[in-house]
Amino acid sequence: MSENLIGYLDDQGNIIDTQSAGESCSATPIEYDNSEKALEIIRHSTAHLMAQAIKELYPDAQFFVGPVVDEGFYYDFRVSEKIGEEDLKKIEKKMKELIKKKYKIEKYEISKEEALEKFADDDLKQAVLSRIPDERVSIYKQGEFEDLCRGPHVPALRFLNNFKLTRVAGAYLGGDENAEMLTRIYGVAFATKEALKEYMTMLEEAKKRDHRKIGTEMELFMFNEESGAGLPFWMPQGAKLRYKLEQILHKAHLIRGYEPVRGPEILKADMWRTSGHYACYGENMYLTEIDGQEYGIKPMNCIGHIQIFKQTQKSYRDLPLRYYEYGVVHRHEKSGVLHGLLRVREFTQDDAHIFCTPEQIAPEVLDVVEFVDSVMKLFGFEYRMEIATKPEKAIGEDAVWEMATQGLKDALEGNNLPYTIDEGGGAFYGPKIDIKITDAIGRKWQCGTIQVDFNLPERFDVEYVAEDNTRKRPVMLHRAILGSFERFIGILTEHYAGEFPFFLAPTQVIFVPISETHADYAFALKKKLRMAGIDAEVYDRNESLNKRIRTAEKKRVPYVVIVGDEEVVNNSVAIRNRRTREQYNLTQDEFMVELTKQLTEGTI
RNA sequence: GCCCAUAUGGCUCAGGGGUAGAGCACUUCCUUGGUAAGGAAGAGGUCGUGAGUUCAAGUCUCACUAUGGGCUCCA
Repeated sequence: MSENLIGYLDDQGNIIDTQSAGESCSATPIEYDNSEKALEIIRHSTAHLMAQAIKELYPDAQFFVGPVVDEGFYYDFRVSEKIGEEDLKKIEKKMKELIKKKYKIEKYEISKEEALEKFADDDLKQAVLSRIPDERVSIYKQGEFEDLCRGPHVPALRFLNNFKLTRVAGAYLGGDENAEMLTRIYGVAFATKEALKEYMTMLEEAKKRDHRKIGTEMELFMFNEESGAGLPFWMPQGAKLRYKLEQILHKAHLIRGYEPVRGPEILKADMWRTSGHYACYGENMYLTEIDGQEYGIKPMNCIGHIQIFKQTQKSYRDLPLRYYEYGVVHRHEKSGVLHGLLRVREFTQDDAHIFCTPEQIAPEVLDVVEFVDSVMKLFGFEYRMEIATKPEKAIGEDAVWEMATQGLKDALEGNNLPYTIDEGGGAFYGPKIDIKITDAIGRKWQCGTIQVDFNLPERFDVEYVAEDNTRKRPVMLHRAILGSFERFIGILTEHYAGEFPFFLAPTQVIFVPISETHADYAFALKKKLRMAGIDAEVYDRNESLNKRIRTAEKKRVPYVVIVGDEEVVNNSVAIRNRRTREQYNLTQDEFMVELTKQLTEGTI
């Protein structure tokens, strides 16, 4: 047996640990290294080691489950004492002491009944046992510490040298909001010191890209305690960036045959009763009373668009009819889930509603998917599509849901577009395709969405006149490409680490005149750029040249342009490349051509 | 909403039961410089808010608000 053997991988891809494999095992050996399977074993065992350390430090601790997750492992447990970030070091230290005791990790099996008896006074273990269907269960033992566990585990503690406990959190027992809250500690573990270090460095790097940090540094947006949580303010730099994104997308909508509309911010509550929002979404809505009547601030834009559709009689010739709006919506998100720009209470959706016939669903869905793809490509985002099916709280017939869901699947499958299924994740009025992109530290966020809706047209009695002069019900497609400007800009900020492409950058060019005598030239250039729709500034403050160049560089502006005697004489500019610190000269005309070219890159 | 943590000048942070510090930013003056911090002077906070403990509270306790990491939920 190899020194570094920690388990086996069988034909079905299951991991068998050395405790279970016995003396002779024909399956593929798993060596102690940073491979996915090896890490799974190492992390699981590290979770147990952590539990053992916690048990020694807090003897009254009771353990629930301690699985391996994408980014490491965690263990949920109950203790009478409060455990904070400070205590993690203490636990880590205890873990290291335990490793020195050179315990072997042993496994034995008992029947489920024996287990129920063995853990009779541990209600958490009872809860775990009640979820296990098997007749026999396994117990892993290291030193005095025993835990009910399916494995797999490394053979001995000596394999657990490179770990780090990363955070403490609360977690509901079994993920149920109404259940007791347990303490959860997260950690990571690797086979080598280098891998652990690399991971920690990666986390540091991701922190530097955090949109909240960059947003403050670049003065893009802010929040204000007195005004309320989850209500973003857009500062000039952020507003400029946002405006540019809005303009790019506005053109893209017009090209694709969308028409701009706009509905009111607040509508009578009866509207929300008719739509079903009041019943299904009411707890997330802000309600108020005006002249003795109840009103609701819109959490979605559909109702407004429906009213506009209904205002004039529509023919089948009008379909598909695509209304779009940068719709400001308010949703009462629970305080604990707010997260920078990624999760707020007021946000603006790039929302559209497509009224069409059932036959038009597939081509329209595909058009939207194409739209999404162009936007994601423009910014270089990787994204995933997920079809979300009927949730528990839903309106409408099962058969209709079935038909709509199948429609979405057909549209994607017919065009070989990969997707996954999110069971029960649909909106209350219909199934949807969600577009998910990933932030700097790997968190997945839903951005765009395409939702089929047979329900609202019914509820609001939406009709069009068909070819045969009968009244027919259109289908509504709800869709957003960015999802919301807030979230999308948050993710965009992290994606670019604040170094936005020219067509988005809030300030695109900064001119640094070498001395006062060159200021006029710089201001003339600035005016010229502004006329061309380019945001330019002049840094002519009473500071040294180096200082002003440094300040400009730190602003993450695409172009820092130095102008001095030479440039004034030649009617040229000296452009400084931020990354390489190299410079090159262009004539004013060449410069304008370059900038205009970069501006048009932001076209979809 | 729940669990844990945090909350000090515009920003980033140090301090810590006896009436507040640094760097950057800001203001003024000197300096007019060819590619990442020229020099000097100055202004600015009562330490998130409200109670409590104490002779004395930024410093301890509690509540609230906000923020961060999670749970749950969602664009």
